[in-house]
Amino acid sequence: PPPEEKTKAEGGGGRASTPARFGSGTSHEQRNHQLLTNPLLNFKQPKPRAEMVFQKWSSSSEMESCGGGQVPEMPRVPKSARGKRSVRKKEAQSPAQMSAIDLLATVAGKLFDEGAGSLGNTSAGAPALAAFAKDALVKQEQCDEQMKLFKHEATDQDSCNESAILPHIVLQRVVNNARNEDPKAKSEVQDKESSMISYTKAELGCNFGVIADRWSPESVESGAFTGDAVARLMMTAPAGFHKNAPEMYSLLDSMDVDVKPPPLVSSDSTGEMPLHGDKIHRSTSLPRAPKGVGFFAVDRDDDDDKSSGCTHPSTATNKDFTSNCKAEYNRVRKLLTSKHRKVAPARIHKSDLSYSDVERKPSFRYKKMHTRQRTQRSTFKRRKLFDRHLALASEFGTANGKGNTKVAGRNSNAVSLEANKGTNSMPFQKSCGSNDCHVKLRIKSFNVPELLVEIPDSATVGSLKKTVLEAVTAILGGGLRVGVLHHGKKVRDDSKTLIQAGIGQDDMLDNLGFSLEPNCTQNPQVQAPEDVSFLENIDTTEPLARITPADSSSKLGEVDVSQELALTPLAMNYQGSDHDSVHSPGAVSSRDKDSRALFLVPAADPNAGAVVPANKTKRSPEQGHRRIRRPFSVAEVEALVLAVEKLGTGRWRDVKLRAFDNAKHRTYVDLKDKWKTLVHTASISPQQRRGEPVPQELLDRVLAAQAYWSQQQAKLQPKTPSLAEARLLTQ
DNA sequence: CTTAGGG
DNA sequence: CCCTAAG
Repeated sequence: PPPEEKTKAEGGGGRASTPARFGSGTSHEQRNHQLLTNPLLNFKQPKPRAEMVFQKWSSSSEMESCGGGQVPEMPRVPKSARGKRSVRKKEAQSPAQMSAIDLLATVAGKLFDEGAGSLGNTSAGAPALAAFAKDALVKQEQCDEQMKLFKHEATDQDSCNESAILPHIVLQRVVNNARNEDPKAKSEVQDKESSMISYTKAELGCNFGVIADRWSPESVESGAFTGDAVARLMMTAPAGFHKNAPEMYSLLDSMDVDVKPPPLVSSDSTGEMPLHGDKIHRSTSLPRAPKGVGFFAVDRDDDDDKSSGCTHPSTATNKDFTSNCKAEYNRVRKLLTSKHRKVAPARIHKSDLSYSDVERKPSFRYKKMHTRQRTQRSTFKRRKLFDRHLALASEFGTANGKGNTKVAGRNSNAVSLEANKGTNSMPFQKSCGSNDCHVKLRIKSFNVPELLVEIPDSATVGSLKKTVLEAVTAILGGGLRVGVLHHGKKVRDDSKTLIQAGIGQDDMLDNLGFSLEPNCTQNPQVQAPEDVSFLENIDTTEPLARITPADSSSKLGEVDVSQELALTPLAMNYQGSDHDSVHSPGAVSSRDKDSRALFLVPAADPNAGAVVPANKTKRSPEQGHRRIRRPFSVAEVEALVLAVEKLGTGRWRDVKLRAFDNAKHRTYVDLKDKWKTLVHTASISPQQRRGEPVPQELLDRVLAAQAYWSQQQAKLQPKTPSLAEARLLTQ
């Protein structure tokens, strides 16, 4: 458990580069000394001393053996990684988040449907779309069903043809799903969809490479998720594939078709939720990261969607579909094209031209951030946006009482990937223009890793929504990553080309899959005990496990019903099984550099706001919506206290990294603020305190730490010697 | 981007 | 939590 060292190093030369940290002897030493002498550490913490020593030791050893020297530290990214890590996060997370949103939308939609709809329990396997759409997701079975669906989806070749990439847009109709099943249907669909398809082709063009590039093995492996578990999932998927293809569609369609589209989902089509946009801002790729290069900001322009959308009427049921499909296409296109951009920024795809202006600005912004390598900013911003969206979403809702419904949604994480082969219904298309062969892929939807929601029947729909939102948000907070599975195996080598990986071959569709993985950066098992403040995982585990929206809901005035939401991020499930990823050298390293390739960000595009008249939403999409309130849990407080005891009160970023690295929704500013409130709380009478009571013990520690570090700070600060200080004081 | 504080 | 000035 080398926390200190690490942090210190980070603080010191960390920013610059790895080497620097070792070099900076002075501050380093000082730090250690400080630590050693830190009473708080010594007294309150059992091992502080040892730890510190160890740290020192480790640092030296580290120099000697850069490799596995300090096993304990391994879990954490090397100090040097700071920059790296940030980069990684930016890259990786973004995509993840995007999916997360989508997922959220999807899940929410499902939940809503369920909630609003009948609790019907149509068989999971029911092929009928309509049927599925309505009942599909009710009850605990939901999880299982989803799993099934996803599995199928993942493996479904046929379905792939038409798939949409994002969940929210799940709406896309499956054009070819029928292909194998019903010739008529197929043809019919095709006709309807043909225009769309063509559009797709044109727009998407051939750029699969980009995606592949970003979705590297690392992402798969690095995540807690990665691992065999995923692979297994994927593998299993194929089995039912053909048979169940319809299910997928039904699922998808349900959203579209549903008269009352789930708010979240509908938002897409309606434009209430600007999450997905027609416009995607693509930032230029990172300087050197082939993998995580793509950042996307998506602006959704409802107007655009409507007007531009897919030309063909599609089915009567689909208004949404049209708009959605467009959005999807655009998105895809963007993603795909991003590669080009990366290679040759100057070059702009025909399709991209329209967006060029919009896109570019954002790009710069992101670029800058990337350069910085600090993860937080972008994350936060994104998060903010997401939250906002979520919040909006949560607003819909009518009161509904149902029996105590327990909804468990789970998805295997597997994402179906679809490729289009030209107009044919071929899922996979490989178009070799001149030099490059491009593969067109379409991801129908991403499912939410796992979502467990428990809510009293007395709760209102609004509360349900809120709950779901919270749950999803929690997941989002952890971040998501995308993994690529080929033939049921995780593709770990990001550097491999699609061709090398065998992706893009004829079999591709069958065997290509994407998975969403909770972004559990830190693997507890690997982490050093010290460093493993539970908080690191807290976000993914604990919070998810139990979220009590009461607070937020009450604030919003939605419902005060006691709601409990239980989320179990896949991470938890997979962490255990996914050892290999963790242990494998590649995996370890990958963790830092893991690429989360795709990442869509609801762009904070001014235009978006104006252009995107949230149809239904009363409120105009103001840019910055207040983030949802997430009261600190006792566990979080404890982690915070622990971290502050060690790091002091002036290094919030380090505190963040140390104890809340996995809690994407906790910024260092949040932590600082929380500390502030904690100090205040500790100084007031228990009767005056509100919210979840914080153990007095913790509060005491807060005061102690505060006092200690204040003093420490005072010591260091005084440029003006004690004399001056004294003078000031006296005066 | 981080810190530090006020709101 | 938000917003911002400073660094």
